[in-house]
Amino acid sequence: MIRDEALRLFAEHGPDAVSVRQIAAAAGVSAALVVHHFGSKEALREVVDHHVLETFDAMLTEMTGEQAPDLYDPAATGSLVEAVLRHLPPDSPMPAYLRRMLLTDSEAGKELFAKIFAVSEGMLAALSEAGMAAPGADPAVRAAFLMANDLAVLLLRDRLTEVLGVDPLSQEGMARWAAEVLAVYARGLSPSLEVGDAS
Amino acid sequence: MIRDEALRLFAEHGPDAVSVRQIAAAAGVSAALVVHHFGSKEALREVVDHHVLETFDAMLTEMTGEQAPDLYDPAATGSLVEAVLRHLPPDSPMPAYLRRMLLTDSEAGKELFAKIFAVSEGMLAALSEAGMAAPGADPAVRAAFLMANDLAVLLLRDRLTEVLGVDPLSQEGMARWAAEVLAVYARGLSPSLEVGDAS
DNA sequence: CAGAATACTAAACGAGCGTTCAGCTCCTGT
DNA sequence: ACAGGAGCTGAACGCTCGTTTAGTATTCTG
Repeated sequence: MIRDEALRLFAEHGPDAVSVRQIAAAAGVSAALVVHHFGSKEALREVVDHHVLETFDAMLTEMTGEQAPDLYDPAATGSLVEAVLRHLPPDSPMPAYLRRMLLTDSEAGKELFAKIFAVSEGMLAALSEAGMAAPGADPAVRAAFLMANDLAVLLLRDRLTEVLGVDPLSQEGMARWAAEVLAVYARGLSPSLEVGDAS
Repeated sequence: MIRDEALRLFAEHGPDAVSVRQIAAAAGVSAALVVHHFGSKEALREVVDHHVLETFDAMLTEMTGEQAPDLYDPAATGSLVEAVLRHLPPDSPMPAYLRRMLLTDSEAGKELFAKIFAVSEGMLAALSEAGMAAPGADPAVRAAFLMANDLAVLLLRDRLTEVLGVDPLSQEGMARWAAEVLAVYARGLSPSLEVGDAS
């Protein structure tokens, strides 16, 4: 499928660094056919964007059950990134493509981010209602903070792999990362179990 | 200066999206001179990378005094991003360029990230020695987590501005953001001041 | 003041880009 | 059987890119 090869190449190199001829070669067709089918390279990019967004939406609705407040589970940390990755084959181009969408100033990226933010807000609200977390003085910012922390692992994956010596999105990496995140979310950075003065 | 115009344009649009002719026009010279001066566009990019890295290093060494453990200060949060931004004019292209360096797979970006990670590790160690934080079960990962949280605001700045309605790197945005971050770092997400069971 | 280096430019080159075009299969409906 | 359209292609077009070249001012040096 032309679209899937485009998705793969776009995810790996970025749309601007991939030529129509490369996509055509990867899909085993001519460059002219790619354009004939989608109208233009830009239109193909929009089709891929839309496809990724749809797939993500499907995963999200499928996960809203499983994603329910088991925040303090060792397996499911309330990390959306972790949950999404578990639903994808290890060689899927989706994470890299989603990463690009989040970092690029496109309409689709904006939509994706807003969606994730809504999930984050919903999770915090549910957690709060269950008495497992406080919404904080500024719930929107707290939800954004939790979301940003979660996404950071995806955005900085390669860099973190370099300095930690382990891919934070691998099995082992996620376990180590989640342990620290949960510890901080449970007790903060405090050295003791007692919370000292905070004024 | 040609280099400064290149820095500005690279930061705004990314090196690949900026042509030598654009840089030349912005600097008020011919395209040929740009190449003659730096050898090639790629070499110019390396000069800019090096310049940014040097500037960042200078800021870092200047800040290591001021950056000392005043983590729980309302002004200086232990946020490196915040501290760097305070040392820069509001229209500086540096933050955007640093953001690109962190997100791109270049040697300079790798170096930059390693440097920031070292600072983060150092800060956590200092905080720990001062009894203000625990190094956690996995100090490297904890330092990486704190760093990632900090950087996320820079990486997702535009997106967060969209959903929050306020630039998280503006005066007001930083205050709101820092308040929540400090609250979580101090007490975790717990709804009460008492830490419940955590097993 | 001569002469060489330096700063700089306009013009052109070759390559790669997205896209267009004319035409070639090859399946389908009548 | 055979028109007709869909699927598909190689070649070409116009454009922009980074870079090269040949040459002109300008400035430094003896």
